[in-house]
Amino acid sequence: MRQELSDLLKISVSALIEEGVISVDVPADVYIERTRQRDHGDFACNIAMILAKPARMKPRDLANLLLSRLPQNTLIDRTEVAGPGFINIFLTHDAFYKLIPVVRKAGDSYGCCDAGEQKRILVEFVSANPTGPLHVGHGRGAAYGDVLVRVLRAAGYDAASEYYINDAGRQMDILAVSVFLRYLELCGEEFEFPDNAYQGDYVFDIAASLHRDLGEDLRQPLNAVTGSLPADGDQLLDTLIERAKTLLGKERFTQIHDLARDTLVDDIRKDLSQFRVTFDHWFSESTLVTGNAVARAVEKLTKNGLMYEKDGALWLRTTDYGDEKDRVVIRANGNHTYFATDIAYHLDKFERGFDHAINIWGADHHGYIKRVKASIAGLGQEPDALTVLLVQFAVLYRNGEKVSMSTRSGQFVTLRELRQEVGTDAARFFYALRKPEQHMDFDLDLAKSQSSDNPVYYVQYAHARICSVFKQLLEKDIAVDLDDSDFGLLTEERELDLLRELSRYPEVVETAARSYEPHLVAYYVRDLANEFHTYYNAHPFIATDAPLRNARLSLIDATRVVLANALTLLGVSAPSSM
RNA sequence: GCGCCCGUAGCUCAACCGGAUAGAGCAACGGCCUUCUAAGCCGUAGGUUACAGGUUCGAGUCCUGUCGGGCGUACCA
Repeated sequence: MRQELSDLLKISVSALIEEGVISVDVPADVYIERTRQRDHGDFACNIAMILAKPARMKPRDLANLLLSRLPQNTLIDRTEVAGPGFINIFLTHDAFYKLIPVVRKAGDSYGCCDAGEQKRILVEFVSANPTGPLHVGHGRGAAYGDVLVRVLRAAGYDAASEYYINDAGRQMDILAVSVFLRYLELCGEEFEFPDNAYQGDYVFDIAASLHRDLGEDLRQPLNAVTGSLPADGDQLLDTLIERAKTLLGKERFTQIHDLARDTLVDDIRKDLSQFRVTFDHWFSESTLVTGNAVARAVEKLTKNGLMYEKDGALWLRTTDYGDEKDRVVIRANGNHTYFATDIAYHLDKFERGFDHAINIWGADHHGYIKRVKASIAGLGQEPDALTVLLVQFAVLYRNGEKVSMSTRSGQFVTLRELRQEVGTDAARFFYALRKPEQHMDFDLDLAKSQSSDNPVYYVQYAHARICSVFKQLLEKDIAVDLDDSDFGLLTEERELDLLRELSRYPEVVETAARSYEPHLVAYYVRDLANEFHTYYNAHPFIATDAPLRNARLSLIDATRVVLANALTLLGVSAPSSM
C-alpha cells in the first residue's frame, strides 16, 4: 500500500522534471510515512520539503504542483497540503476493503514480501560455551536471534541460523577436570573441590554416568592429582588439567572431555528446542583446528602481509583497520588464541557463500568487533559483510533485589527454570518486547506470575476470542458466507481503525527485517489486539442481519490471520481457546 | 585514563531513512458484564525526552561538551 502511493508520487516528481518545471535529480525512492494523527490523513509525504531547496521553490507551492500531476487511481480519496509542506493523503474506504479478501486468501503468507531478494544471510547466535546450562541472559539472545531469523525469512531473505560451539579451549578442559574430580569423589576419595572449578549438579551427573559405565577404570592415586597444588586459582586449575591429561593419557582425557561436551551440547539443544529455538547448523570450533582451517587462515593473512612475529608470538596487524592495538593469533607457547579460531570461523562463513553474516553477541563482547572486522578485511572480505548486533544483559530482579549471576559458581537462573515457571510463550514475548541494545530489567516475579499483567495473554486472548466467535456460529448453526461479503457495510470508525491496522502489517515486517528490530512485531501485534478488543466491545458480530454479519466476520477472520502470523513470527502460540 | 552502549511519565518500555500535539502497559482514580470469553473495553491524571550548546523549515532522533549508569580495555575463553 505504501509502495503504491510512493510510486504515484514518484510519477508526479518525474512529470515536473520532464516538463522542466523543476530541475532536480529524480529521487531513488519517495518516502511515505504513516501519520501519527488521524486528521493528517492515512499517509503523509515530506518530499516537497526535501526538494524545495534544490528546486528553489516554497515547499507548499511545490506540494500543490506535485498534487496537480498525481495520476488517477482508486486508492486516494483526497489529498491536502498541510503545515510547512506536508502532503497528506486520505485513502478511500475501498482501498481498505479490498484488503480483507487479500489477507484471507494469502493466509499465513500475508505480511511476507521479497524485500530481501533471497540474499543468503547467516545469523549466528547464543553460541554459549557448553560448560553449563543456558541462563536467562542466553535466553534473551536466543529469543532475539530466533525471531530475527523468522522475520528475515518473512521479508524474503534466505536466512540460516547457526550455533558456534566453543569446544576447543581451556574452559572445556576445566569442565573435563571438574567432571574428573567429581568422578574421583564417587570412587570414594575425599579432598577439597576447587571453588573455581565448575560446581553445577550437571558436573556430578556426568561423573556419575562415567562411574556407572566404567567403574573405577579412570581412578588415579589422589596424591598424584591433588598433591601440593599451587595456591593461585588459575594455576591450580592449569596444574590439575596437566596432571589429568598425563595420568589419564590423551585418549581417556578426551573421552571425558567429549562426554562432557556432548552431554552439555545435547542438553542445550533440547533446552533451546523447548524454547522453540532450533538451529540449521551447529558449528564446532574444534573442527576448525583439526580441519586445518586456522592454519589456512593464518597463511592467507601472512600472504597479505598482515602477520608479524614479536616476543615469540604471531600478531595480526588489526590496527591497520582501526583497532586500538594489534592482536595475538598464535601464542608464544604455540597455542592458538580464541581470536585465531574466530578468524578461521568467519573465513569459513564467507567461503560457504553467504552474502551477509550477522553475529548476535552479548554486549560484553563489544571490544572484539573491531578486531574481527579487521581480520575479515585482512582476508579480502568487505568488513560490512559482517554485522555484529549486541544484546545487552538483562539485569535480574527478584523480590525487588538484583540477582547476581556467575556461571562458574553455579548461581544463576537457568533458561529452563524460567521456561518451566513462566512458559515459553510468555518468556519469548517478554524478551521480544525489548529492543536488544536497550538495558533490560527483568523482573522475575512479574515474568513468573501468571497474572494478566503479562502482555502475551492479552494478544493470545484476542486470537482466542475470534476463534470462539466462529465456534459459536457452528454451535448455533448460523450460516456464514465470508467469500461473498458486502464490505461497504463496514462503516464504523472502529472497523476502519482495525482495517488500517491490518494494512500496516507488511510494512512492520519489512521494517523489522531491514533494521534487525523484531521487537516492532511484538508492539504491532499488541496494538492490533487492542484494536480488535475495542471493536469487540463496541459491536456485535453474530446478532446482526446476515449481510452485515458476513462483512464483520470477514473482517475479524482477516484479523485472526494477521494475529496468528505475527505471533508465529515471534515464536508464540496462537491458542484457539483460553 | 581511553573506547562502546544507554539515559523518555512514579515503574517497565515504545516512538517507522530527522516530521506536525512524544505514546503504551503497570501502579492511581472514575465508569462498563440479563447480549459473541471482563485474561476485555471506555475515561481522568501523569513529561523542560539527564543537562548545556550547535546543525535546519523542523531534533527524543544528527554533531560537540558535561553529568549519571552498564560493559570493555589479556600471549583468558
